[in-house]
Parts: sequence; C-alpha cells; structure tokens
Amino acid sequence: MPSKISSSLKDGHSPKISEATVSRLPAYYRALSQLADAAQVRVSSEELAALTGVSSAMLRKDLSHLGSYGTRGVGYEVEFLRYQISREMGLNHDWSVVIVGVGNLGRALAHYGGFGSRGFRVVALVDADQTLIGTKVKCGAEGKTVELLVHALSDLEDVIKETNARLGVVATPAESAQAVSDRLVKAGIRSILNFAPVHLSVPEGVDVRKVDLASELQILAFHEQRKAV
Amino acid sequence: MPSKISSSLKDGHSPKISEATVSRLPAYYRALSQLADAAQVRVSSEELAALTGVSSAMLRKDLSHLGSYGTRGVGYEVEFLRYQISREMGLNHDWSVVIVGVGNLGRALAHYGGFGSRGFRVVALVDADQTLIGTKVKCGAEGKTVELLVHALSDLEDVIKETNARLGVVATPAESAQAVSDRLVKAGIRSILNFAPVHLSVPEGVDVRKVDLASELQILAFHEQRKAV
DNA sequence: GAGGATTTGTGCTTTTTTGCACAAATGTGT
DNA sequence: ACACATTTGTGCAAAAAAGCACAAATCCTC
Repeated sequence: MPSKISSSLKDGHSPKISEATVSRLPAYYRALSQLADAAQVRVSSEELAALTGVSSAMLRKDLSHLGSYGTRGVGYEVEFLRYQISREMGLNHDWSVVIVGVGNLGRALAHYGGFGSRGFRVVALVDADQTLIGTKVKCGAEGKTVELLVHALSDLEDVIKETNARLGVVATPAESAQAVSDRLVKAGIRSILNFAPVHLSVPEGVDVRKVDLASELQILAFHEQRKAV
Repeated sequence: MPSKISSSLKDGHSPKISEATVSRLPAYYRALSQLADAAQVRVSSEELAALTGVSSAMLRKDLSHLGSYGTRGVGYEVEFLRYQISREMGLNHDWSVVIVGVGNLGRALAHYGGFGSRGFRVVALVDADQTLIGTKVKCGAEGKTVELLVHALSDLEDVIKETNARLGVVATPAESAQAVSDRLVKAGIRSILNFAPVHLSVPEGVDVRKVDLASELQILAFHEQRKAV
C-alpha cells in the first residue's frame, strides 16, 4: 500500500513499483522520446499503449505508480511525462559503463548508439586477450564517436575506480564470466548486464540481468514448432 | 485443461507448458549440456537449480510439465533429460535463420558461436546498404566459419524462399524495423527476434521477441539508483 | 453554465506464477 | 525383507500480474 503519510512537496518515490512495471518503463520512455522528436505535445494512454504494445489499462496503471501525471479527458503531456519517467529511472544522471570482453559482441555493444543517447556512457573497455590490450576501439555511434583504449583484465579494479563506473557489462566467453563477475562485484559494481550464456551467482544486493541470444531463438523455435502441427 | 484422452503411446506433447516455464527451458538445456560435457551422468533438482539460478521446487515443477523423467530418490539422467528438453523445444531439427541488417550488431550476431552450436544456422544475410550488398561476411565461430553473401533487401522474399528460413532476426535501425518486419511476415516468417528499439506490430500467429540493450541498462539503472539512497 | 463527450485513475476480479510441504517412489544397508 | 535415507512429483496456498469496468475529472459546445 502507498504510504499514507507522504510528504506533500515533491512526493517521495519509493511506494514500490512492481518489477513488471519497471521492465516496461523503458519502452514508454522510448516511445515518448519518439513523440517528442515528432513535436507531438499530448498523447493518450490508448495511443502510447499502441506504440509500446501493451493494453491501455496496463499503461495507465503502470504510470499511476509514478504519480498522477495525466489529465482526465485530455491525456498526458509528452515532455512532462517523459521527464518524470527519466527522473524516476535515474536517466537524468549519466551512468558510466564498463564493458568486459571486447570480442565481436563487446565491440558491437561499444559501437551501439542506443546507449549514449540515453544517459549511458561506455567509459572503459577491458579484455584478457593480450593481442587486444592496448588497441583502440571506436565507441558510440555516428556523431559522437570516441576512441577507447582496451585495458588489461588485471587492471579491472583500477579502471573501475578511476572511471567511477557503476554498471558492468559482461561480454566474455561463458568460461570466464563468473570470475569476471566476481571481480566486478569485489570492485564495487552492483549492477551487471550479462551476455555470457551462464547463470552468474552474485551476493545479495547485486543485480544481474541476462541477455541470452540463443535462448531467445530457442523460445521462438519452441513456439514455431507448435505452429507446424 | 489437458486433454483427458491422451494417446497412451509416446504421449502427446501439448498439455500446454506455461510461458514462464518455456522461458526457463533454454537455461536448463544449457546447464545440462555443460554437465554432459563434464561427463556427469546424474543430476539432482537441487544441483541443476543452483546452476540455473532457480529454486529446486520450481525446476521440478517445470520439468514435470514435460513428463516424468526423473527417478525419486535418485535424480535425473543428464543425457536423457537433455534429449527430452531438446526434443520438446524442437532443437533436434536445424532451424534456418535470416538476419536482416548487417551493421555492427548484425555482424556480431552472425559471428556468434552460440547459435550454430544449438540447432540454429544463419543461412542468409540481408541489408539495404548498397555498399554492403555483395560483400561477404564470416558466419559462425571458430571451427565452423562460413562466408555468407550479403543480399539486397529487395530480394528478401526470394532469399527466404530459397533458404527455407523459418526464423527472422531484425537488426536494423529503428526506422526501418517495422517495414522489414512486415516483409518478413509477408514472406512467411512467423517468428521474429527483434533487436531494434521499437515495438513491432504483427498479425496474430506471428511471435516477436524483443531484445533491447538500452532497456536492460535502464532497468539496472533504476535499481542502482534505489540502492544509492 | 449546463450537458455531453473524453480520458484518466483505480477498486475488484481473474489469471498466472511462485513457493511450501509432504506423500509417493526409489535405493541402501543390514 | 524391512527400516531408513533420498529425492521426485504435486496438491494447495500465497503472491504477483493482467484485465475489466466504471466513477471522477476535465474539456468542448452551444
């Protein structure tokens, strides 16, 4: 239940937003950014829901957890709502990201423009491969490319300390992922995005999100197989 | 409700497996493969659960939906269970995959070894960029690399027909993703893995799974922000 | 300024997912 | 052959998520 004694000014922000809601906020944020780019001022729950592939009722309930930012009979102000979501999700500060593993995937991630445009900045690249260490890799998409030096895995802790990275991306082979994860945690990282196809076990208080490309295809294949009956 | 009149022999396989369960099967499969590689013969629900990061009760219930493949007091036969999962998920046939968009991400995906090793084969690359069309791109990880020609987007339908691709991967910029998706569907593809940061709307009967790198980081950032309090 | 048309916010219901706890089934040792 | 130690499979309860439906609030028109 929402706190009854909420501060009247600015209103606290911890009446617990459900995990399911949190996982959808980025989609809302993106759609709102898109609308803002198109100079649209207002948007209804129905329209925003269609853009993000959820039901309008669900969208409204999700948004209601952040606060009452809409106007009945009218809809939501695009810019205002976008700002509220970005604030709630902490996208107003910049988040520094360290990528461990500069193989094909790691490089693709470094290149990926979607990060920079949304409050994330790749500040360091780390790898164990001697032939990669010391080389430079282009980071960020067109417009804002930066060359980053690939650091040695043995310097991981120093690199994190110096760059103040808060988010760690594991893009190593499966074999080394757990060891890398352990070192990230020991260096103070408490949020990890894992692309290696293994489960990372981490101490309480550390969050891991996993992205597994093969798994996604397998899930699709499962459904595809059922269709073929 | 599960069909009451199930065939006694071999038993049908459609008593509806919940979506939550399906999404975990790939992780079980991977862990089992790992155990098999290590020549382990048997595994308990407790051990397999620890390897995949779920509770043992949940693991058992998930597996029970496939059938009764364990032995009480003993555990599961690694190879046998692995085979049952692979059969259930359709990993015994090979799945042909077409990748649309051969940018950084598309190339990384093509390179990615995890696909080939689990029943998936990238059979075609397609892009709209004239400077890429006709070039060759290495596909698959070490050991089994193949060079694939990048085809023109305008040939998409033909390419799909010729290669018999069943799964489509969208790795294009957001702007073109919906148009590409429409063409994939029209060409008969009913399972799409979408890496573009937009919601794809598709007709009923078509499955889309979305992988959004920026969203994942945003979700992490949300939790990270809460910790900082 | 009153009535009608919208559109949000939310209480309530239904469905899905997770978690618990234990009976049923197997292996072991004497 | 019988008691005992394991470990699965599952009925039931709890929690989380999704969906429905409508009152409340706002705008617009006349």
